[in-house]
Amino acid sequence: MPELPEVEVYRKEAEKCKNSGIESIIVKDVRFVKSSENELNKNFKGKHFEQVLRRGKYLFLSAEKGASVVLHFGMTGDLRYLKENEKEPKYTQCRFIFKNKHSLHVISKRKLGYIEMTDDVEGYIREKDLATDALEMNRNDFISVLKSKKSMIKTVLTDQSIISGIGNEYSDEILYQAKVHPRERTDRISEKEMNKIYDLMHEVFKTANEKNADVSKLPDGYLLPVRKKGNNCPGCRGKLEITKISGRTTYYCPSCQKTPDK
DNA sequence: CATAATGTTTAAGA
DNA sequence: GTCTTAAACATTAT
Repeated sequence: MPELPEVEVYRKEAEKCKNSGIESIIVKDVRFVKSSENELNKNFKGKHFEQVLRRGKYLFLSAEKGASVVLHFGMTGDLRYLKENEKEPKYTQCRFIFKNKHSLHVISKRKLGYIEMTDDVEGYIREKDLATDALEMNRNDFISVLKSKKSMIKTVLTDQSIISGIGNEYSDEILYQAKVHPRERTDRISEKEMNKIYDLMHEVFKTANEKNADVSKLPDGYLLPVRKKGNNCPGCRGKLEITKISGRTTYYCPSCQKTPDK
């Protein structure tokens, strides 16, 4: 699930543990947690997280003057701040226990994400080549970066080194709303359409954030609530098409989203 | 049982 | 250097 709106929900969850003393850290699966349990305890025990930052699909929890925890969620991830009496979720991979006996559970079913540490969040972001967050990017930068590319629009939107936060599902939604075919090459998209995509990127994420990333609560006319095999376009009621773009399953409406001619 | 699934990285070829 | 495709990672759900 984790794309920008889901990670934004995790950010809010992490905010709850801010300023509470860290008592200990338990690593459940060393393949998911790249830093050792010892190392984590050495760096964070006795401290507290004073800043939580989301950048695209990444989350950074920073302790007072020192190290930060990096959370990346992969395809299946979750973050929950639970009370002492609440039972541990099934796929908790790492657990931060606080003085108030609450725990922050980093959950991952498929373990495609990871937890690690960094002393320098800005440097980490540079190393990972993480672009500006989709909600932070200004219009001019967006337009000029699209103009500098020639690949399919969906591929560009989901490239985290170009814009960060957009994943497979939300790129489908943004392009569906903008009525642009996901396979359209960026060098064939007019500036007017680029502006429309920019506006919808904000609109869609703003709406999804208001609904706390609950896809079923998105307004009528959205693609994501019906993004399933055999369903129809909420607009024209025609059948949705499914295809693969950069190896990712893509849903679109062949009649509402203009087909690029080959 | 085979297949696909929200993400990223890496390799290889055009 | 740019772009595309495929495969790999680990595990669950259908």
